[in-house]
Amino acid sequence: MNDRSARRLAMLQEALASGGTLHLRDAAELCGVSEMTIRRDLTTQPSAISLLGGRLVMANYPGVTPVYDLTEQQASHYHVKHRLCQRAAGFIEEGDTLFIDCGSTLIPLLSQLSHFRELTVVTYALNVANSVAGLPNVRLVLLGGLFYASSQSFGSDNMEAAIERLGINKALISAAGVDYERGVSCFHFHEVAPKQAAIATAMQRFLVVDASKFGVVRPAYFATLADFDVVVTDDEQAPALLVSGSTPLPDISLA
Amino acid sequence: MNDRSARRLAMLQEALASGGTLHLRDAAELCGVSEMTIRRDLTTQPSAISLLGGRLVMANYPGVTPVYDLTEQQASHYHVKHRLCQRAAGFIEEGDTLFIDCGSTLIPLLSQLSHFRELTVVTYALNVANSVAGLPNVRLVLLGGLFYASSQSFGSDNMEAAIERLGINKALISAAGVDYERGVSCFHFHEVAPKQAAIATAMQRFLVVDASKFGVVRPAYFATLADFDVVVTDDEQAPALLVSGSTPLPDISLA
DNA sequence: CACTTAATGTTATAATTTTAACATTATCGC
DNA sequence: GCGATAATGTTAAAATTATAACATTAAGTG
Repeated sequence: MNDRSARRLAMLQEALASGGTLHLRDAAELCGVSEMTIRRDLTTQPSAISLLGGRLVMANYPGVTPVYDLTEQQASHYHVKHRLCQRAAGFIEEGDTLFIDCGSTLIPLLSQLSHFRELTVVTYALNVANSVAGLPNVRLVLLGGLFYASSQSFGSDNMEAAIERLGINKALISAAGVDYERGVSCFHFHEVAPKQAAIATAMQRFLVVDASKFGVVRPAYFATLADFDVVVTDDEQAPALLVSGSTPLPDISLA
Repeated sequence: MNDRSARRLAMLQEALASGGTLHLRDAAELCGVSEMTIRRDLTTQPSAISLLGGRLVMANYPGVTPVYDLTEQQASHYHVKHRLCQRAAGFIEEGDTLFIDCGSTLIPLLSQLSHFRELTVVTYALNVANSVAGLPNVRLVLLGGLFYASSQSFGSDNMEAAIERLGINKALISAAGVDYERGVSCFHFHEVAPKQAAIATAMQRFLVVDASKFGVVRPAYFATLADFDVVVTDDEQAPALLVSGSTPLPDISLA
């Protein structure tokens, strides 16, 4: 509501931009006002900074996500994807070159990569890259291009070629929809090329999808179920339904 | 030190992966142990999670940076780079296609990009991409490749070609060393190609360096001072020293 | 310049978090 | 199964942070 208040906030935002935390005490001294004023600056108006136990922290990168409290329920919702990824991780071997698809499904997998001595991760997703960038045992290859915020991923016209150069061992693919007759689909068309290229070059292909994706159809088809070697899922009905087909169908790994 | 402890940490890391915070109380319930145990999990071993005023937060993306406390001094140290970037931002115009170099110098610039209606940012640095990925008015092009953690940037053998395709308007380049006789240098050799390509294709070239970089020589030379149109710096002696040469030299923009 | 209002500072109190010491329960090897 | 050790739980005291109410200072207006 105040000109000076806004300037103080900008000042603090600078200080925090590199990702540390600033004690309320120091923030007050830095701005030359009392702690109470900083407190009010932070509560009066919406800002990218939150106060957590006396320390100022930047509401999470990149700039938008506010620091909110997860409830126990919300947190436990990750268990499904976590279980899925635990199962998927069982297929990973020392020294593998993995293609990791975009989306939120495979994110839990990445925290399990630190147990290996040496791996290579190939991805076209920013969130995947971020989750892996800190691991010293993982060689990260990010396929760049134009950024699509909705899927946190990149797209470019030569991504197919780039992927085919890479000697990918195992492709871990996620999807927004899996239909037994029509095939596997996702939301965005720019995801089709990298997914297909990865499926084409990888030696083993894994489709990782939770139960909610079955019977769902999304705008962009990119594969049939027969393109995969293994489907990792928590849908107990999936195995029964899959048997019906006559073409060579993937194994089901139930998490 | 403990198998279960590690599993709990992984579990919590999952829950926090999307960027919220989790109250110690909820974390304890989620894991089915007491708050004290979670406390110990977090203090006994190094982890990406820190406890801030009773709430668990992910130590900042990407993965490595621990949540540390900035002192007042450290925080005010950002003012130098902030001033530099404020000056540099003055050269940016609506609709520009900017090449943003890797390193920490240009990061403060990115928070000033939200004032424009429409911009394109080209970069080969993960931290730059992260800072820009949330801005709805910025089109982001990330040049991918193999990730180099030390500089948070990517390198690949066809980066030159990729850059030259892009129609970059203004190149904002940072450096680790600037020597009046020997030229401009950085630490890592993989940075040379993208920097040179950007300098070659851009219509305007800006070198953004604080005073501490002058007179310093680093392993990899990538340009001479004459390659730049403008040098943005806070070194008051820079202008005087630059006049000495006879070749066409850049303007100095003093912040 | 007095008056009004907004902004900031101060203080005391309430709520919460942290720490430390000790009690209890599990785990492992023999 | 028993003893030793590690892991976890419980409790109370100490430290810190949050809140609210009121005092003070600064800014804006007729």
